[in-house]
Amino acid sequence: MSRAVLHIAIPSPLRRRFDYLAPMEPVAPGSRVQVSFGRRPVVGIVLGGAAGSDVPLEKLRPVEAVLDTAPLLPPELLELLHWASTYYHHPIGEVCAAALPVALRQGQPAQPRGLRRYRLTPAGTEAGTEQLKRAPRQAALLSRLQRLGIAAGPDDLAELDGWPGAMKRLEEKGWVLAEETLMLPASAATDSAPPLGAAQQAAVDAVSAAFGGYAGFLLDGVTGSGKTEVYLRLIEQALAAGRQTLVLVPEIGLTPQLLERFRRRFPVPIAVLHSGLSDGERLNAWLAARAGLAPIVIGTRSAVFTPLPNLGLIVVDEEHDPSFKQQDGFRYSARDVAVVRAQKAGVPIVLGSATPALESLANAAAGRYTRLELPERAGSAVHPHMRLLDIRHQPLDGGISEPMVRAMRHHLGQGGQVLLFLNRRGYAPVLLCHDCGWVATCRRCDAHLTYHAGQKRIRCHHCGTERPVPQQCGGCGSLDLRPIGHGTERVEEALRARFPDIGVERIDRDATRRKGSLEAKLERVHSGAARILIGTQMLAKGHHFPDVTLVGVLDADQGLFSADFRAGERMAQMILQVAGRAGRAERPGEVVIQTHHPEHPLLRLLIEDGYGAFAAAALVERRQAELPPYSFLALLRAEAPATAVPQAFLEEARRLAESVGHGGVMVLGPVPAPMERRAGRYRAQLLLQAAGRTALHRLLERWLPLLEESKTGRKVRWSLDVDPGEMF
DNA sequence: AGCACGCCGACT
DNA sequence: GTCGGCGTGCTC
Repeated sequence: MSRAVLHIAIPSPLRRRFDYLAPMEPVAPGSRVQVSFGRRPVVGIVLGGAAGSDVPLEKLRPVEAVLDTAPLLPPELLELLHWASTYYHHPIGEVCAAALPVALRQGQPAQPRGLRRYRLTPAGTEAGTEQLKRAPRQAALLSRLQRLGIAAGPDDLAELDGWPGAMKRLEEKGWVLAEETLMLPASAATDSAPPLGAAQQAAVDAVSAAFGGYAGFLLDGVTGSGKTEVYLRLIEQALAAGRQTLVLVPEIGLTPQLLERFRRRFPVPIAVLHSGLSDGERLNAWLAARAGLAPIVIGTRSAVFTPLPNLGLIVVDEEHDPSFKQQDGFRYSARDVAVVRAQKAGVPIVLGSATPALESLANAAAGRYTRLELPERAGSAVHPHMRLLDIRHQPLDGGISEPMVRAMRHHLGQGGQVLLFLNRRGYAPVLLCHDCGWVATCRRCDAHLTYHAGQKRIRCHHCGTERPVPQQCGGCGSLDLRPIGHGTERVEEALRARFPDIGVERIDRDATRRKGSLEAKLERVHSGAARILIGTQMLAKGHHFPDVTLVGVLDADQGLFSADFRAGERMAQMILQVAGRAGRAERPGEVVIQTHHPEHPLLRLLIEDGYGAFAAAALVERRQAELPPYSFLALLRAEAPATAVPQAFLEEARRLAESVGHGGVMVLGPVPAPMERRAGRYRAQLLLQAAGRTALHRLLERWLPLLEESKTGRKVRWSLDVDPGEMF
């Protein structure tokens, strides 16, 4: 059969594929082609071929160049992308683009770029840092190279200030050899596998027995229960079978510590894919994965679309983490796509978490996943003791109550460290005029400006606008402007005043903006130079503080009464995640949670009976409210510079939904988004709620083409979010 | 989304 | 007289 026409995915928001005249030579699906689209050149992906087209032949334009001799995307990945495009009702062209590294999206050749790597010479391996007393950068670099034990690339050294200069010096000393290489480095593995506990062994056995076919597992274990060791054992087995493992981690979860643990364990190339890479680094890692040269591929959200010819196992760590859901453009859930990928590839998938998503717990309860529990902390331990602290009527100094201060003094007195958690950056969330009540607000958002004392600026945390702190009230000219409420900066100030003899470190996005400052802060905590930590959710991920014996949650109330039905679940996960940062086996920690609602039933359940009891009760509430996982949602969002336009579009969308017939699907709204104005745009949304997935998707299928034709639709920016994560 | 076409206001 | 404002339409 002749293939006169090629179906091509074009990177554009149009929910269609486009047909082009095929060149003489055969082109396999998954190859990139250069074509003209409208008046501009674009790179498209060949989806397939046909003898003819629905479009009149005279309208077809030719493929101008074939960019790949072998298909870039293998058939099984194309099928996954097609599934994702259908499920999320997102244009196939944008879905395909999301699967490619930028370099390939731009049409560059699918060939690795030489990367400079640095290897220690025998002299360099022997050299000691004492010879470099007056060259701290060289010393730091040398010890880093010695610790890594592999040819190091720029991504391994990024956090060392001024490393290129220091490297030049080390090369001149004959301690380092630079080399161009196309291969990912393999480390010399030095760690051996520690013995497994009974529960770990059972988990490993259960998954191993499923190798070679699809099976879903929910690995549920508290922090420190040894989930990572279970992953490592399973990866070891996949390696032995010559199969690749895909490991997905949350955005902040991909820490150098985690990577080093993998590298110390496995003497194989590891392809790392995360947002911090340069285009060239990403290209190389992606190509190595695709060529089967990287037996382990570890990455964040978009790594779920990496081609893996020998895939044998998928691991999703911290599967409940919201960062697996993309929040703009192609709004997919990498965890959910990973499950579908495992099904299609016929391999087991392990979803790990100390605080599983309610969806995953429901899936396990329904028998879709096998639940594996790691009940205790590895090496015998007691859970940290948690209690609620009623702060009604309590004076607060810098957001900290007297009983909290007493608890801190007690733990500090025993030689412990203290970690305080407050999910609010800045000095104070509101700047208020004491004389007339005026508050500093953002001109582009319905939001207060947060006062940042350090930089002497006020900032909008929603659009990034900032300006100097006003000296006078914008309403009455009074000079009596007062910060209201508490952010981490203000808590830090209060702590320094209260505990003048004890080192305090603040860890949040503001305090760690400079490269290397996070590492420096962590070092001061680990060395004991600082014994009180105050921080935002940055603290909750990845890092462990063995000497912390008291964790204080300063404000548990934010999550209790949010417009978002997932806020409570998030708060519970956050509290446990922070709690898990503390203590070690022989020194269990204490967790003290300040709240104005000590009687709140879900909060009490969490504290007294643990996450399992909390989740069970939260699931009952979800069922009663007919919310996920007991219903299926899709959210149509619209925004425009004027408030009436999105509303009008969504009203029309609602009428269209009614006209196509929405049997079994409730259409709720339109309503303004919880923060209607953001970055100068007015936002509104229409919610679809269905008891079954099929009814929802049947409606979406017939509804979206109508929305695309809508005239008002072109005056707004609209997008559809299937299985929305956050409701705003 | 881009990108062009097209038809009305204040500028050298 | 023109530069440019963004409404409207189209992309195989």
